[in-house]
Amino acid sequence: MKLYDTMAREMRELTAEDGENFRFYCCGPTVYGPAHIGNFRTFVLQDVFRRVLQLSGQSTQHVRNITDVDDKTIRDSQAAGKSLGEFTEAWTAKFRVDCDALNLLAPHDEPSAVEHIPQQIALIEQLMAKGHAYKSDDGSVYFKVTSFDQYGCLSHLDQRELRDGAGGAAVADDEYEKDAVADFALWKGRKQEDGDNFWLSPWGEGRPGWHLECSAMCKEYLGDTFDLHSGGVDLVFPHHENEIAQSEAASGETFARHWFHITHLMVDGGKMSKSLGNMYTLADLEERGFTANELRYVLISGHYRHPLNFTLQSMEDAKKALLRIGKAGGALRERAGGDADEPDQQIPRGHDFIYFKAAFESLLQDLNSPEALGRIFSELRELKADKMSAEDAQAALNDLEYILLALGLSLPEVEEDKQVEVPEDIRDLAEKRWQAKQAKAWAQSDALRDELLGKGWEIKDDKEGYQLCPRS
RNA sequence: GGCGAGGUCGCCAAGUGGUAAGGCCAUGGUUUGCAAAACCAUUAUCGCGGGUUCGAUUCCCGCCCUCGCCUCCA
Repeated sequence: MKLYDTMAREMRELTAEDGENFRFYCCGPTVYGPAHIGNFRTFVLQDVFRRVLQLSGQSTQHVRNITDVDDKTIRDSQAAGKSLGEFTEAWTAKFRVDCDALNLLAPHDEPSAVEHIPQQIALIEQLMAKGHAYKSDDGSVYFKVTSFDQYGCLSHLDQRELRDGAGGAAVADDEYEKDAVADFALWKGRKQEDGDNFWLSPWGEGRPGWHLECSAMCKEYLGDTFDLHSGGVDLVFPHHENEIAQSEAASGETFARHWFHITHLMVDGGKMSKSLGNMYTLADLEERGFTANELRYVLISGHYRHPLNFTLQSMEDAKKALLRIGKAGGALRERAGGDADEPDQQIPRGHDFIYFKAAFESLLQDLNSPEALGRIFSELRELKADKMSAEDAQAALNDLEYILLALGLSLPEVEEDKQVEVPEDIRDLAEKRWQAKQAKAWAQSDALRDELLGKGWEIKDDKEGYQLCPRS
């Protein structure tokens, strides 16, 4: 599988350092509220990445952390009148529910930051010992950026600019004392507003800095060097830059061998933000009658390195597109005769595609999910289910299920599977209309159909009978 | 100001040095008592101006516009 590497700025073939297991780390959510669809774009793409890697024959170890101690979690837990743990556990649970709905494979390890404070302290001690960190008067510990020559190698920012501090404005807000503006906190000395949220360290009471948790947990679960590190583009700087500095300065080894960054989701052509009221969560979309599967389709309908413009219209489009795949799959299933096996949601290690091979190849080439979708539709149209042998139809159906498994999409329920509650009076009207139709009393039949439509129910006839469904 | 992404059919969105996937919508057709559904078909010369080339949407230069990041936002 080939994937663009942010550090090298070019496409790279992915390899497992140990030749067996591809080990990778994804920066997880900060659990202080519900994750929004922008967060999920990143997690969904990482999930597709893992699925494709596994289907290509590679075994994986996927680590994704939970950030449950930082400024925001502390601030909001206090505002909610809850302990930090109580607060973050609730949001972590909610996050997992959303992940399940979105069909995200659970990471092999999902470490929490507060449960790895000792590891973080140990890392700081190493950095202190090597002269990469210093303690300030207020009990905080900072990383000395000038002590690490490669600082800035990931984000390719101009060295001088980094040392001077780019914006300038943010400097004034910093309440901690440090030598240089670019230096960042490894440990934050205890402050009044932190309340009960402090831990003991060799430098006094306080709490770990944000960047540090990932470095410490990467080391704990994946060692000094691992195969790939991933997150949203906004993490390139400073978060990932700082992780590299901390980890490599401490270990002297290459930190991550490959960097995979997912570009932001836009909403209605602009940044998603609370103030603009265009920040959607999965729950928001479900309230509007959309499913997580549809959201997943939308999130993979654009290439991960391009901004993707989310609109509610795109959710509508996704619903229709998915339905089409479902119907085409249904036709294959019918031709194959009888029910196919339930698709196994375990991702097998390796799969040979006969059908939909082109689509899978799009995924192997820099995770081109939109092209893969295009190729699925093209192939679906070329396959004439009614002209295939039952055997071929079965094989095509089988591979269709595998390519959807790679994308993590579920075949949508086709109409007849849906159990819709139909009120008595509607049922009666529909029955009367059917009788009229059978009697070829077209005028009466059509009038009844219009009446039903007026009451919000649509009738769809087929050869044997009719179906009632709520008007969409 | 620095770094980066992007401007492709009404909307969304791929791709390529040799005249542009796919989805939604629209239109026409087959089918249907009429619809619905399904199926088939049709719809773009790729922001603007130069350059390189036999040939550029794809490479180079300039310009315009949009968007993101620039110290704790996926």
